[in-house]
Amino acid sequence: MSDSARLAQLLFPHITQTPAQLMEQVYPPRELPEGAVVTRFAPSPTGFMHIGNVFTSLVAERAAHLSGGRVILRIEDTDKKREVEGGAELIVRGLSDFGIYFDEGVLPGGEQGAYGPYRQSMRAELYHVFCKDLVERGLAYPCFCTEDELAEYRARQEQAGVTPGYWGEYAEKCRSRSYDEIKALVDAGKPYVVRLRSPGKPGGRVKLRDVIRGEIEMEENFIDVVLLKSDGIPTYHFAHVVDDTLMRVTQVIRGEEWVASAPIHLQLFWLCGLKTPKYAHVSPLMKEDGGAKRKLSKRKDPEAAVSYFSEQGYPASAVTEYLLTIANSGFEDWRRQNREAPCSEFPFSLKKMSLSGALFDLVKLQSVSAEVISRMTAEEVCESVLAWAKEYDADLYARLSADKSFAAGIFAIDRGGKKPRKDIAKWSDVRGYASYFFDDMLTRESADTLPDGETRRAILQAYLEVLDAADDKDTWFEKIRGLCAPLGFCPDVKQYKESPEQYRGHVGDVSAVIRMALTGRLNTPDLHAITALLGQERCLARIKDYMEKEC
RNA sequence: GGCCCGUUGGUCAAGCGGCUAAGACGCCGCCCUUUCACGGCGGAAACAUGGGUUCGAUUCCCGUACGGGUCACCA
Repeated sequence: MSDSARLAQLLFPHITQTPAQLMEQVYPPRELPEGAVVTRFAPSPTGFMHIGNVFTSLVAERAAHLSGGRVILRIEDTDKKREVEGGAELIVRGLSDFGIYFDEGVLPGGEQGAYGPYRQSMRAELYHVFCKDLVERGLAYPCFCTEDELAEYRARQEQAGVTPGYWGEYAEKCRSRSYDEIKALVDAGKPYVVRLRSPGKPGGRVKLRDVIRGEIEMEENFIDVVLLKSDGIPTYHFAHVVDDTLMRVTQVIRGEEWVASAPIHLQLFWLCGLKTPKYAHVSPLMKEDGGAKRKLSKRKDPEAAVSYFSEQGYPASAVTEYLLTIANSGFEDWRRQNREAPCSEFPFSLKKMSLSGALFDLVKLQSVSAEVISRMTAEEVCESVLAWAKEYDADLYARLSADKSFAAGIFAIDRGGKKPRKDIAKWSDVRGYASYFFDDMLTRESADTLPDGETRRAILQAYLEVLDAADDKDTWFEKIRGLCAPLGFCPDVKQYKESPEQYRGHVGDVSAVIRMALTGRLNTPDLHAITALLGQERCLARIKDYMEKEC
């Protein structure tokens, strides 16, 4: 038995399987149609859901499903220091709230799929199988260096101006230990990590063919990176190689921050004798900050957290739709041509993704969201508002649910037709949008564009005599027009424009006064509908109140 | 600092050797309109920079500047 075989046995006495056995017997190739792609989203359960997570997972989901393949949700919980209780559930639920559905992995209903377990903390043995193989072949070794020693090396390397890390002469100490030496250390209970014995050389080159970014040439890895931490749990690098191999992932879609470590991954695949998946590195979402661009930051930017969007009440579909416009610029054109089609029909393409990080633009999101909401039916809007308010605005919820048909009436105004309004971009806008429907929330904004008090009084006095909230729209309109002539206003805007000097104003000015009396605003949806919804008594009361206080 | 990547209007972006350099958001104006919207039309607004290559560069190459990423027993 060779030294390395004895070493492998010493380090992993409990492992009996080989990588090949695992791959043939436990995790065989998937049976999928030609061209189908398997992707995955692999977050770490830190208890914080970044909007960038939604973006990357959306991209992975689209790429897989458009090809007829599958997406996996895997939890990367190999760092207990960062892990937060319930963090995984938060992500799983968050993603499903955004309508991003996974085929297997950690799903809302629990784990599902034949290639699990899907939490890395449950996969220790699998990593050990591959690691043992590497040790056996002399490609990995235990390292007993302490943090202090490592820090010292780093200091020396920095001083010398050479690449920091465990390599070359700095790696000699543990690289060259004999079996007996190691055995003594292990028996003495000394903690160790397992490191890769990298065959790379400084100056060596590797090429990465990235689906989004094209060919990238980089320096090859020559660092003896850690494969297994001292607690026996793998680092990201090693877990990535083992998991994506075993789960039969064909395309690794991940953040751009991983490009730099791709040489490590490529080398690991190669040394393990495995086929490398395709890589697609997605650019991060950026934020404008004092004229400069930077990554959206969880600390500085409230909109980095997905909770921000639910709190504000952006429909999840609006957020994903906006994200899609960032992902593929062709989306907007497609949307204009396919107003009602579900996003899933959009021919998303990884290749068309932008290389530079896009600024996350809340103003644009508002516009997209207003568009999305304008396409909803009154019932959908009403339900969504209610669901949102129940969680985030108890007062509004109480008001709306106290009289559901009244609430439904509010959202039915100017909605559902060919020209829906777009003045609700998020559910938190609703309180401001609908406040005047409630007597105790009615306030009147100041308006110096209205006729003088005396005129306003005359208009309202006349309107009071004919007002009937039950009128149909044409009758209502004719009554408004009827108010005009006796008071010196023109009942027809076109006519007014021909000779404005003959009038004190036009029918629009008259209705502005009525609108102000009824709603306290200059800007509201269809006045007739509002009048009807408010009802005779309330309309009369509001007009009288206005005449008393403001005329 | 080393290694990668990027740079078209305020923002997202088409473009892939020859164009008056699309479109969307935002902004401004006009039209439509009972108000408010919606919609329509129009406007201001861009190829970071210096060298090449070429008959011709936004497009190809090199340098510079600026921006981003990364250099852990974190992912």
